[in-house]
Amino acid sequence: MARAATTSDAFSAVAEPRRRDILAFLADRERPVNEIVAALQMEQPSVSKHLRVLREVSLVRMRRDGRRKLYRTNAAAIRPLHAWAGEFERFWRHTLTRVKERAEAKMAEAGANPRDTTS
Amino acid sequence: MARAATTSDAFSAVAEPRRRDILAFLADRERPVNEIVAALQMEQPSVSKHLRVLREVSLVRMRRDGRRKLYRTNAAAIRPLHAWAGEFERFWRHTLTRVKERAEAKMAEAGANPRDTTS
DNA sequence: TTGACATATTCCTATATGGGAATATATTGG
DNA sequence: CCAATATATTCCCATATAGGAATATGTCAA
Repeated sequence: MARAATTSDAFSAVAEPRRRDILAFLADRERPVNEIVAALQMEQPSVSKHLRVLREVSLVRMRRDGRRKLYRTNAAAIRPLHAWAGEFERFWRHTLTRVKERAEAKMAEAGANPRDTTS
Repeated sequence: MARAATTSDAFSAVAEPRRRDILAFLADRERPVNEIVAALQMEQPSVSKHLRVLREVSLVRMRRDGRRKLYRTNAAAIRPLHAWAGEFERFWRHTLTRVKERAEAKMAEAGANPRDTTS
């Protein structure tokens, strides 16, 4: 089987950089399609296609306004993604703690290079 | 052009559900490949392939241990993802505030037309 | 209705998978 | 070196794009 459909969930939908750009652009206010096209310098059909994907996973909502369609983010849909990533927070702390300890150990050694070769 | 390579960044890498499963399994401690295979009931080659992708975007680190290879998460790499999603937090608050306000407004109106074409 | 404006959809194609099967590589013990 | 164990890689293939081009659909104004 091939890759999971981008329309399957928020994770797949935001994997596409252009869609993250669109979400960021819509973050502060709702916008008509043509503004997205102009702001992000994308082809209109391309924007419409991305918006469709975003809509299918509920990352954006749309309402008509005359001939235009105003899109806005549905931030709540990003929540699962944020929550998932957040579960790793306590491991970051562990990591940061270790990094800090290593840094201090180096400081103690004197004149250490800040490069961290941890692969 | 086709979809972005899954090896391009953390966003693409975690778009695959199986890889999220692996990350979650590795979250609390490092593990050899065969444990991942057993725990997640995946084919060994499949696990190795997913681990390769995760490694290429630095989401996991690996060290040899005799014949085995122990993998562990590099939670710091998940940070950009978490940070990105986190930028929407304040909009969630706005959204939640607006929802609350609308709800209260409706309460006040009492039995208003429930039609909300918002989609 | 007609024309203009705003979006959406369809068609086509190159590309990047992800899974299965088979095989290669690496490491340890005898 | 040989066998056994542990992982990684290669090959093949069905599939799902994402972008470009052309076209369809929808809405408003005169």
